Amino acid sequence: MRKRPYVCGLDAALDVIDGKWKVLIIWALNHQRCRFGELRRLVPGISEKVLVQQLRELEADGIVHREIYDVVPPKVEYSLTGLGGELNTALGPLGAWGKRRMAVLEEAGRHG
Amino acid sequence: MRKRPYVCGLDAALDVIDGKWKVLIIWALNHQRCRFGELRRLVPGISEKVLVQQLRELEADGIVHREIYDVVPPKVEYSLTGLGGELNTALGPLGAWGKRRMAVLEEAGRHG
DNA sequence: GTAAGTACGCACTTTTTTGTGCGTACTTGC
DNA sequence: GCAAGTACGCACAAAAAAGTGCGTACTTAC
Repeated sequence: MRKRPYVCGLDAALDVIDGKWKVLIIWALNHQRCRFGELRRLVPGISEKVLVQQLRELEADGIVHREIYDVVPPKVEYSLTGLGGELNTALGPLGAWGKRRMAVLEEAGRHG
Repeated sequence: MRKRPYVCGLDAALDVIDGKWKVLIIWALNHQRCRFGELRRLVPGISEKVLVQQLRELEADGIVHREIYDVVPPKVEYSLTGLGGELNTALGPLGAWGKRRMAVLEEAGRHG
């Protein structure tokens, strides 16, 4: 979407992940579909502007589904698509690697 | 190193990956240990400043090993550490996911 | 009637990241 | 003697990303 053509699959994957908060958003949506306001509370520290922005990008990339209910006050629900779920799964090993690294860092921190 | 504390393992992993060229560097080093100049040629488009910078960060994070030979002209060789190799492996599923996405995009491009 | 919540949009600033162009001290090849 | 290669360092510029503050049109709660 932003930097095509990609040189490899990893490149293509990292492009949709790119953004300070995207993995947190994906992670939150993997647990539950939710509304804009809920999501903002689930991702503490994010600004509304950036949340909208990153949701739009994730939607354009087919990771997130946006459902609008024509009611007042407005209601919109976000959820992961199938592709989004697969992405989340593909991130698993990376998360496990990072967890081991965190443990190592913590050990080093205790002795340093 | 840069944004600790991490909220989860994925956060910790993405932090060491963070940088426009880091995965390309890791990928190149996974195939062969190489010198600075070689690496620059293997990663076309990167500036020398940024290559040095990202190598230093990867070294500080324990992903890359830097070996200096005290000869003239200077010779330095970069290679992946064990941790770096594991990281590369952990990136596998993500790369596979991205590859599928690329195929889908290409299909869509042909019809759009 | 006033504040708060709904899901954003828009203009602007700040921060972060990346790129550009130059210099080093030395050797080899022409 | 002059260019090119070695592996960088440094000052600065450009670009990209994120954050800030304010406004919308409407409703419910107090």
